[in-house]
Formats: sequence, C-alpha cells, structure tokens
Amino acid sequence: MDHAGQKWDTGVVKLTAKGMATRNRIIEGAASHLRSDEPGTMTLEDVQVITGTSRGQLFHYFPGGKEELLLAVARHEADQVLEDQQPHLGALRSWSAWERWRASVLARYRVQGANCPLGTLMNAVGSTPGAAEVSQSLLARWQEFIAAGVREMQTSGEIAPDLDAERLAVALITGIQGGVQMLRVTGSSDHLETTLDVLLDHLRSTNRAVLASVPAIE
Amino acid sequence: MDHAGQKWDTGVVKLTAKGMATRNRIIEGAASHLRSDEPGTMTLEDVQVITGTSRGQLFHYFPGGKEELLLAVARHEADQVLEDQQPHLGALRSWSAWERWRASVLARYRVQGANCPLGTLMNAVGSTPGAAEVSQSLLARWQEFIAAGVREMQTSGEIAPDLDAERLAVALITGIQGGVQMLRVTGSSDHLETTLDVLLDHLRSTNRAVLASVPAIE
DNA sequence: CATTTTTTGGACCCGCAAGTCCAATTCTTG
DNA sequence: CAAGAATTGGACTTGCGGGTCCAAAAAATG
Repeated sequence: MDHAGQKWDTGVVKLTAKGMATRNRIIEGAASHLRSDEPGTMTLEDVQVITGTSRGQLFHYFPGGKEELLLAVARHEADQVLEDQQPHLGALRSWSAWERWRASVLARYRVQGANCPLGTLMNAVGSTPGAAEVSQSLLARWQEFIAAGVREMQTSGEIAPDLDAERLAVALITGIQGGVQMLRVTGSSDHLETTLDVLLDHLRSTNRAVLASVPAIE
Repeated sequence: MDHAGQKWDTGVVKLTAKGMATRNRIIEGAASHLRSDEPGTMTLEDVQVITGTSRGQLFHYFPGGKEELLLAVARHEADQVLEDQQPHLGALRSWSAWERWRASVLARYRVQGANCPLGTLMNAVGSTPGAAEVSQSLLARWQEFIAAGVREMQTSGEIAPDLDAERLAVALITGIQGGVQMLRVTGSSDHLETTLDVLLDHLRSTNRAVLASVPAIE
C-alpha cells in the first residue's frame, strides 16, 4: 500500500518542460471555466475543449482522474485567494494598512461575483480528505496572517493588549466566509462589507478606552 | 405565496389524504437521507428505497422531477431552521433571551455536525431561481427576527439607540452563515461559537457608554 | 353499482460523462 | 542516428441515473 499520506503525489513520475506547460494549461483552463456562466457543470470534455487537449493527456497528467484534477485546481485557487490580498494581508501594521486590506478583500470578491470558484470546487469534489485538507490549509494560513496583524497592532499599542488575537482572527475569517456565502446567494457584497466593517469597528473600539480618540472610518 | 410564473405550483392538481401522506413521506425521507453519511449523492432510487415508493409516485407527486423534489425538501428544511430557534428567536427582549437564543443556535448546529442539509441541497439544485428564492427567503426572515430583537432592546434602553439595527442583524446572520460554513469544513463549531460571542459582546459593549452616563435606570 | 379519478408499480429508454486502451508522434539522450 | 521515454490523439466501453410510459389497483363520486 502506498500510505505516503497522499493518494497521488505529483501526479506523474517524470515531467519535461513541455509536459509541465501542458499540465499548467489544463489547470488554468479548468480554473477559467469556474468563472464562466455555468461553473457547476464542469465535464472533462469541457476542459478538453478549453485547453485544447486530448483525453489521453488529461489522464496522463492526472492519473487520479477528475478528482485529482479538481484538487489541483483547488490548490491553485486557494493560493490565489491569499495572493489577491497581498501585500496588505502580510503587513497589517497600521489602521491604514487594515483599511487597504479591507478594500482588497472587497474588490476581490466584488469581481468574483456570485460564483465562487473554490466553493464550486469544494462541493464538486465532495467531502474527501483531500478537499478538507485544501480548505483547512487555506483558512489556517489566512487566520494566521490576521492574528499576526492583530498582535502587531497590540505591540504598537493600537489595539488593547488584553484582547485575544486568535479569537478576533477567527471572527474575521468566519465573517468573511459568511459574507462570501451571502454573496453567492444574493449576488451582493453588502453583507460582506457590513460584517467586515462591524468587526473592524469592534477592533478599533476596543482601543477607545486606551487611547483618547480614534479616527473613525466611513 | 405561489406567484404566477412558478414552474410548478403545488406539484399536483388534486391530492387525497392518502396522496398527501405519500408526498410528505417522500419529502421527509429525502430529508432524512441528507443527514446520512453520504448526503452528496442522493439519487432518486435512494429516495425510493428509503421511502418505499415507486418511480411512478415520485414523478406523480413531483412532476418537475428531481429539481422540484429537492426544492420542496429545501423549503421544508428552511422552515425547520427557524423553528429550531423558536421560541427564543421570536422574543429577543432581554439579554437572557439572547443568551437562550445563542444556546439554541449552537445546539442545533452541533447536532447537525459537518453535513448541512440545506447546504447540500443548495449546491445539488445549483443556481436556479427557485433555489435562490428559498435561501433568500430564509435569510430575510431570519434577519428580520434579529433586527426586531435589536430594536426591542433599544426601546427598552438596553442597546444604544443610535445603532443601526439592520446593520447588526446583517453581521449576525453573516457570522452565523460563516460559522456554519466553517463547521462544514472543519467539523468543529468553535468558529461559530466564537464569532457569535464576539458579535454579541459587541452588542453589549455598545451599551456601556450609555450605562456609564445614565446609570441604573432598569 | 358503474364510472371516473387518483394512486401505485416497475420495466424500459436514453444520454451523459468518467475512465480505458492503444497506437501514433514527438522529445530526450547516449 | 537509434533506442527508449514522454507526450498526444481519439475511439471505445461502461455504469449510472433521470425521465418516460403504460397498465393495474385502489379510492372517490353520484
């Protein structure tokens, strides 16, 4: 048994530069289909047409079939989520930095609109261990960035030091997830924006007792 | 209720008592399958086996086929979500009532665990107008209950009157949705609990300034 | 009763989409 | 260049699952 933990490692034993290019083309083609009108129905033939590949190639580069392909796309998309928030997410050292981060999150999801690529992927691939791993990894990294930001604000005295940074990071991540969910359902980013603002206001307000006054957003 | 322009009205022209019973049996059987181990793969034959019905009956009571059946189940589940929070959700008139409500929400979702019936349904039925209608109706009713609670607390002076009740209701609904999402992904209700508590703390804290300046009115 | 309507059973059809197979071609490498 | 390895193309198989059809049984109707 190959209990190396993973079902398929890199997918293929050996890859030339050309092969690598094809593999990436497949992943990005599939990803682009998730942003089309009908992302729910992504068939392997769809991927073939978009990427101009043959059936043989699909299974050559993703021996695990559709599930392996979807997971690869999911990893790609998950990394994209964090990248779209950089460099702001990695440098939450001032209120204006938080503000820029907030704007980047809103912008990203406004562009994305009602169909969430990662969400589509996750329910397409179902509840396999691989899927859970991708989600949890993304959320953990995301949460850690935010918690680090809160801690930095605490050391610089802009957030009350007795607050639990992890706790606030959890609430922010959860609020964003909820906001994205609402975006999927209603098509509007209002819920996301409001929730984000309520939580950020909360962050700032914890500071009012410490500092004399705090400039409000809005 | 049923506007003209619906694809299927009540599903069937005429229903005897026996017919009604069968129809309900089908809906509840399907609903019960959503709580089983493998809710993602609900085939019509699964429903037949669970409910002891024939193929003819399924299409007799749900002429629109699988989609109509799933939407009927979704409506059933959506109503259940609100009912599970009653009577607390409808009477958010004191902090202890809010506390009881919080407990009922957490209890409900802890029991539900990682597989969310409504979530499964919504991505099974895809992004049809009917699906959106069910979700949005649930969320709107839910949000209105909470906003009403906030307003009642404002009139009784336990929440600062200058706050926007709708805004806070939006944040709470969104936070809950996010928490449920995290529950689906991680299997733990910690995110839901934390986010709910952060937001409720926020609600309570808005009151401190008022209480400090106008102490103990009761 | 007789008749009409509703309810039930289940065989059958059909299309879709994942996955297999193998041969042809193009690259790498000694 | 020749041998081996990687890449590519596409026809074919297969199973699953939604939907159709029709006829038999049961129930309402008058």
